[in-house]
Amino acid sequence: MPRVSRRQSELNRSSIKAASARLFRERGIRDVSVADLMAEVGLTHGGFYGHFASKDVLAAEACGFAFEKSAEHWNRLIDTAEPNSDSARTAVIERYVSASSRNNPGSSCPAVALAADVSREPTQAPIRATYAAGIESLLQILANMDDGEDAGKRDRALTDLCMMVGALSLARATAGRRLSDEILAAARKRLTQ
Amino acid sequence: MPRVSRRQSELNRSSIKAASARLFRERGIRDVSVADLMAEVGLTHGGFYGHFASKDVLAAEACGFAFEKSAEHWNRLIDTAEPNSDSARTAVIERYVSASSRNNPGSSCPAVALAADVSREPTQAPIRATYAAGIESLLQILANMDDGEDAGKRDRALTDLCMMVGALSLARATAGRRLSDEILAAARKRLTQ
DNA sequence: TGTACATCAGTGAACGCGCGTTCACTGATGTAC
DNA sequence: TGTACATCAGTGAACGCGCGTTCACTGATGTAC
Repeated sequence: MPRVSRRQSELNRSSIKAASARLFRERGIRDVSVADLMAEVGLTHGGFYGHFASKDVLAAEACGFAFEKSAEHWNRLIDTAEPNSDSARTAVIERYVSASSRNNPGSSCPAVALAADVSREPTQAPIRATYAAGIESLLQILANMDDGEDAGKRDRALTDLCMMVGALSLARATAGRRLSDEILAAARKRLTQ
Repeated sequence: MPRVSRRQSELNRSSIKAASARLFRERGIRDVSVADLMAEVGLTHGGFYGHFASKDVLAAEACGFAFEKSAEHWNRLIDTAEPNSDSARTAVIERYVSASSRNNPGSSCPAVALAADVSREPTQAPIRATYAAGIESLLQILANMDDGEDAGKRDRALTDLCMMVGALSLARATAGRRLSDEILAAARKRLTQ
């Protein structure tokens, strides 16, 4: 039943983006076809190009969307935490470096889930700029939760994020083994000690 | 010119494995075809199945091979370093968390380059066991370089590896920007301070 | 408010292409005498 | 050491399949009167 309303068409575009943000994180960009994506939102593949110029263009938009949602999620945790920076930081880290995050890549941090895909894109690919901007937004949030002196805030945010990303990345690749939980526990302890 | 000598055939098998260990790290397993691999060593695609039962089987072997080479590389750095654990550890970290490692995924740590590919394999896939064993071998080397008390060695090895892997992973995804170098510098400083 | 018609969101067949894997074949290697 | 032949490493066409993208078409939506 072609020709839906303009409003519905906008909703469809949003649904495609949201579905791709989830599926790309779960399976990797290359392993999700345009047909898969469209089927996910109840449409057929041909209509895709009415919404996006190409799969690459969608990938960049989906990456940005995933980082936005991640930042919103962090900010929600921070708002809910006890009103001091340290417990907010702990809340974010314990949520990030967890079995739940490991087991649900589709709704967790794109910095981890898309790192390899983005690394293999050419330097000028739009998704690279979106990814880097997303990393900066997370670093900003981390730096804002830091009670230490200004001089070291940037470096602490950088190294915290490295530890968080490394832990989640390794925990996923070793999932199903004791080692995976060990990695998460050690990183969590080190980050919040 | 078919039917090469038995010795040559063994050399060909080794070459295929070595080429795939490099190409899989550079481009990802799915983005290197069997034909690509065989062409890389000067053969045609049909002969592949005389050496390996499937591409998946090769991927697992190549993963193991890459971890072996990585561990050998670490041990060589350790042997060359000043005869104390701390400078050996610094040598390994400075080599690992470097622009050179970032720019040469094909010859650097498979823990980073293959993490996403392995994460997306089913739990029973052979490459998962190989990957986990490779991680353990690197953790062992890190723990052996630790001068602290035994109790914390395992945890320090785990968190060091998380930081190293996270830094290299993020540096690759942000390559070409100032942020990428900033990530490497901050992680290197934190790990060796 | 009701009618006539232009617009255009979505459909599904088709495009050229590359994939992993199989298989009949070739001819140099390896072996039995 | 020399000959006859069996073996089997590598070749390249072919398999069925799925990919990203295009495009003629459909029919409900949106609009002009």
